Amino acid sequence: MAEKKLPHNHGGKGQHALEHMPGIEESAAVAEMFKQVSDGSRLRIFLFLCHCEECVSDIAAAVDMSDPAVSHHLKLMRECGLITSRRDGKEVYYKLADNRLARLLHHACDEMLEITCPICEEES
Amino acid sequence: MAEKKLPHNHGGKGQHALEHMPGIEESAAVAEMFKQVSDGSRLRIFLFLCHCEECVSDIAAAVDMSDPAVSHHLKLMRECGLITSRRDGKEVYYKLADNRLARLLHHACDEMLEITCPICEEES
DNA sequence: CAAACGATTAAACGTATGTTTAAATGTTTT
DNA sequence: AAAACATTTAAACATACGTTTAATCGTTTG
Repeated sequence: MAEKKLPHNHGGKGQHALEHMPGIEESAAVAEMFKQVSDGSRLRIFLFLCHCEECVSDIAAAVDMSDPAVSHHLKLMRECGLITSRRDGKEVYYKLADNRLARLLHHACDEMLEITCPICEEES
Repeated sequence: MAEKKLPHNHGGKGQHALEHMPGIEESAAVAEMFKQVSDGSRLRIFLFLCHCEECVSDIAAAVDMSDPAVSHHLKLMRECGLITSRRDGKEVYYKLADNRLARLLHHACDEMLEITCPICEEES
């Protein structure tokens, strides 16, 4: 494997870091997951579903959005394995998927909510 | 505070979950942070800077992008406190910021990279 | 089997985003 | 001070994204 070399050579860890970089597809896959919670509306839907299983109407009411908009976001999150759906009569119920990915993202969101909270604005 | 009520009442945890939902601005702030790593290119820059302090030319070479494109992404990440910059002569060096936010995101990326790795595709 | 209800789809729209190219800024060297 | 180098900015462009509206699809109820 022909490894790339950095144009400038300061004595730092750059070259070493370069050799341990994840591939482009790998990075894109991770970025795709973060993209799911990179929109305020979708994040709120996700957080809501972290703590209950609910039908589309109730989700829409909870986050104060139109049913089609919510349905659209639910589809995206379901397609990438973050949530699951189940039909019961007329209603379709959504909830967090039972896998590492969903749990990790849930945990990351919770921690991020603590940090970005305006009250605890002192860094570090 | 006039709390909202869900239109449908199944016996679940929906109402309780609703009452513990983060506010819209709070969610937007968190989403904004995730947005930083929701693009493949920017994620690779971020991951590179997690392990070294480097100048723009080297970062651009490492992630195989043009200098202006990299500069643009660096600006976004610096503006939200994820990375810091320091000028030394002609070069400007960037590295991960020393705060909880950056550390949390770094950690989340590392875990996500493990999970989304094609080799460990068995869920849960 | 028709009406009512819940959810999804499709098309359209405005806005935001990432990248490119070219020009400009700042810093050092000769 | 001019030339060379490193980075940033600006304008332009194509693409992607989130939302709305209206129409459609499934399921249940009268």
